[in-house]
Amino acid sequence: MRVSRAAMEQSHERIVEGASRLLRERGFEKTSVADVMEAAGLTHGGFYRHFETKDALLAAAIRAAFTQVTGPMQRNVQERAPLEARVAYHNYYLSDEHLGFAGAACPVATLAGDMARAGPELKSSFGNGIKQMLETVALAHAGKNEERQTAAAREFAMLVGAAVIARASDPETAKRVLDACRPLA
Amino acid sequence: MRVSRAAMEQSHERIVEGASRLLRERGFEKTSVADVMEAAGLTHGGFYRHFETKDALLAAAIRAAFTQVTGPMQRNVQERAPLEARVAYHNYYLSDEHLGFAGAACPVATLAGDMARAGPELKSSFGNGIKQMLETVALAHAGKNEERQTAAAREFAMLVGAAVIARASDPETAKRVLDACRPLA
DNA sequence: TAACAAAGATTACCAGTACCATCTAAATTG
DNA sequence: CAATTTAGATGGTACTGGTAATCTTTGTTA
Repeated sequence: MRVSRAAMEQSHERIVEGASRLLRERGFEKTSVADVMEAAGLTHGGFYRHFETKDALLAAAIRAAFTQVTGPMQRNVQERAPLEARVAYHNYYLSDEHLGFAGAACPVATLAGDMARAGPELKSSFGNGIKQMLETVALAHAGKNEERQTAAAREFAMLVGAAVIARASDPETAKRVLDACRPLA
Repeated sequence: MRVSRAAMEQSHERIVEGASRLLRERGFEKTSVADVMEAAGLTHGGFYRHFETKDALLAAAIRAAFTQVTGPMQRNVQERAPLEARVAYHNYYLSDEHLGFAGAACPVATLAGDMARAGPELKSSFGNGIKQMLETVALAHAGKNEERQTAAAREFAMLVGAAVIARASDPETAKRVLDACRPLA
């Protein structure tokens, strides 16, 4: 049953969108093509009209996840003073709101572990996202270019580490680490 | 073919040891019972004489991984002045030697992502390991108790984040982040 | 409007995996 | 040393997941 070009593009978008959410919620191996298609309201058989392979979908899903996250960050930086913007994303990154909804969270905090074991296509897709992320974070830091980038990398690393540890621990340990990381350096 | 009690205990140890290595190399879902048993020089059928379920093995493997890593850290702290010890594990954590051999690396850097999606048995096992880790790191920090723990948590978070990001990125980005995180705070 | 193209459904295939029943040979134990 | 126990091997079951062939229906286009 063929659908209109517009409907097809909407399907495509729903597939990528759903994949990007499920991927962050369930991780790499637990996200099946069938689940993604069902989430998009389709059956798994039609999948290969949209993507050559599962990895191709995941690469697209990762790109979508990064732009979904860096978009608001860039707006944040444009609308506020640098220090305020920095405080805002710093606190957001460690918040329950961010960590509680893995499906909408930063892909670095939710997927980086899986990426270490992924193939080159996904790794390159993810590497670009990380670069984009580091640049965005650096926008909220002051000083000379190199200093800004170094400070941004250190801060982002701490945020990612705290998020990763918090999501992997019992609530008390999670709170301890998150509280410790909340003050700016 | 029954084996002696001693041989059986050696088998058990080889199974846990191999699981703890494979787990860190391949991650959660890609570590099959059959692979673990083959690595131990056994066939997959015999597995259930040693463990009730795959999760029980993984919990044991996680405990083994944590003690394998915290052991040397504690010795390190006893043999050197606190600041030296801190510099030593800090640099080691970000080194190629550490990051290149996932099978022997810190389980937080290699497995935390998977743990966020794991069942309660594994999560509790992992949570204990993280506590143990944080306490060990705090040994190399100075000041009042609370300050030491806070500083240790921040430092460890940054190390974990840097390691996770490095393992998920292309070499240049990895180097950038690792270099940025190398100086002590 | 007729011919065509193609999105999505249906069904199937094959590989991998956790788990289990059963068999066996050797180690314990009385 | 006979009786019993059991670690490990063999083989099998049930299920899941990626991929592909084929069919159906409908949008597109000449």
